[in-house]
Amino acid sequence: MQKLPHLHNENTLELLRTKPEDEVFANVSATFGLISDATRLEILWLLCHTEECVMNIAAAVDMSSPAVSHHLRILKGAGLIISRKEGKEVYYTLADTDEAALVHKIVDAVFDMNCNLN
Amino acid sequence: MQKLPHLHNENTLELLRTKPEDEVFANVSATFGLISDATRLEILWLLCHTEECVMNIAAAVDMSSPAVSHHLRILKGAGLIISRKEGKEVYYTLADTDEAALVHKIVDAVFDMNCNLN
DNA sequence: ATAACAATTAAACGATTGCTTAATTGTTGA
DNA sequence: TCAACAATTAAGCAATCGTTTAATTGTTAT
Repeated sequence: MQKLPHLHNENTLELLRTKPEDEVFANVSATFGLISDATRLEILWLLCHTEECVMNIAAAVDMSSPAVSHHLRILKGAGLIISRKEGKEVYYTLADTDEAALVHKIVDAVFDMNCNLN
Repeated sequence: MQKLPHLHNENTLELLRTKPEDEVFANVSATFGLISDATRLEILWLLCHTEECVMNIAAAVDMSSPAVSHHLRILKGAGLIISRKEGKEVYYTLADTDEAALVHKIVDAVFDMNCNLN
């Protein structure tokens, strides 16, 4: 990307030189994709505040355990949550990482904006 | 949601009483959905920093104008960007609202975390 | 051993999403 | 008036996504 069809804004040309790589946009959008589904967001919200087993998570979000398992897999694959096995159960909670903390903060901020007590 | 299959965590029951309505999760996840697509995120990133016409945006993100028009429609529908018509061209830029400012801030934060100068 | 239960995996599906091509609207300048 | 151009809209399509049902793995208690 070097040539623009029109040139009404000097600012834009300079800006394009600082534009991040496509890969960065892909990574960042993938992070937002993790919380772009209402069910997954609800699960993550829960795990930001407690540690729970799959059955309880499923009951809390009113969804089947395979469905919940699927979402947990995605969140875990992204490193946002961790799991711990104890007996028959697997307990999930938010990962203790900078990325997870940032996502938590971001989620809270948007909940706040949607003006709910939170 | 009142009954949990198991009860290993007192915390959870109390937490569930403070859980936001389903509608809130839907709204918040929809906001993240806006920036969960790499192309749309790239367009929004541009419009956070400049004002441009459709053709220039299309050139900058290397995509057809119908495709860009489609994304602009979604972002505008959500109130994140505004448009201004001048002659044959329509110029888009970030909306001057609290919500748009928050999204901008959030996007910047995640770009930072992906450790790119930004 | 086996029965009960928690969790995951797999296959199938319906719905949504993002892009393409083609047609349409609206504006400017010849 | 007409030709060129910017933008939007519409229809169609492939790919992705989220859920369901069914089967499977693994653990505990009888």
